[in-house]
Amino acid sequence: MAQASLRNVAAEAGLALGSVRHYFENQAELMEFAFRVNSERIHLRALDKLVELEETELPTEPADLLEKCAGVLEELLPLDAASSADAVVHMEFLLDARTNSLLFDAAQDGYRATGAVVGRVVLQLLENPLAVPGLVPVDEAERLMGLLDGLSLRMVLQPAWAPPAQGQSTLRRHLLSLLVS
Amino acid sequence: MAQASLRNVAAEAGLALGSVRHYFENQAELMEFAFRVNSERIHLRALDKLVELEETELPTEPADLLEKCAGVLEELLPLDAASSADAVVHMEFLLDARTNSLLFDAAQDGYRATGAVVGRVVLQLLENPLAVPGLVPVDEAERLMGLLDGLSLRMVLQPAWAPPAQGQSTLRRHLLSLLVS
DNA sequence: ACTGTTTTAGCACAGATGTCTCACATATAC
DNA sequence: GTATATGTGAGACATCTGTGCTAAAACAGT
Repeated sequence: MAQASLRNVAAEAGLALGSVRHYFENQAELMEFAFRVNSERIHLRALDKLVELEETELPTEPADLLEKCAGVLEELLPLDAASSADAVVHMEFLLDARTNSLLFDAAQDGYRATGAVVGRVVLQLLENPLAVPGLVPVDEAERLMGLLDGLSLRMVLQPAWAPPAQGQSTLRRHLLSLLVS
Repeated sequence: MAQASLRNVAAEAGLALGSVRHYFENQAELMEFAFRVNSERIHLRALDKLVELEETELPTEPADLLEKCAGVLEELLPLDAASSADAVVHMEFLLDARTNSLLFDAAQDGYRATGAVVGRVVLQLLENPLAVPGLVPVDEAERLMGLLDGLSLRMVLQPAWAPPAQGQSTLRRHLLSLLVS
């Protein structure tokens, strides 16, 4: 991200510096735009799978229900090269958003988006008769979001220690712990 | 971190540019040093509490055991202003370490350090007769590390949505799920 | 008191970056 | 066909960055 100067962006796009500046008044505007595009791409992947899940009848078999939910949440993990690249960029933007008010608003939208996805999956899961009784949806959503964020972070920062398969199985094991065996 | 230029560092320290350069050959060296100091400070907080836990007899009461373990792991969360600042810096360094070989080695040491702390707490917990039978220590350590990383990230990036108290209670709720009620 | 080392300070250079301004080309509309 | 947006390109400027080099100052041991 430190290399994402106006000149480098222009060169990478095969444009002149002035051309890029024609579309984006500031570098800040360019950055905010890139942030939003990146965030959207990440969340749309999960959202697409989520509507699939909510449209169809939920399976009664625990293993199938779990697989269905894991399939949605998995989309939030950096499993392949493309989503991994998106995840790295997303992290850098989120850190910048802490001190950049333009990015800050974009980050808030992103938080709401993932919160909605995870929250809806948790509801689907906990409203099911197979769920462990007594679990509080809000609390479990918070725990699950924490786990997902952490797994993403680990998979991005230390892919050697946290390969995709391990992330997937950890996610599934966690979801399994929310269901009665 | 983008503001951590040699000149800014020197000014903040009340020194001249040449003085800083006398102690650090490169800026890379300065950065690596700062990274290691910061990492160490984070891990030492948890390690100190861990040796306390391992020295004393473990409580037989579930609530006390949980509190003891949570007390250690809590140290890895950004609960106060000081640890929060450390956590932000740590995150920025970790992202840089992805593409900076000097920082990369330092990051590996850090991963090992937290892995050891979390792993030892998980062992203390799962070897206890109060633990849910059938849990695999390595898997639970991985899940717990993911959760801790994610909670830290959320608490740092969106303190308004993830206040310290919520992080603490989420952590305790997770540990509670590893014990038989 | 002298000497050699450590520490501090300052200057200068090349490179990169954001931003500004102006000139040129190319569509678009009347 | 001409006038008007719209897009493209290039040069210049001030600023900040890391780094190399030099000299003054502070200090230590003898």
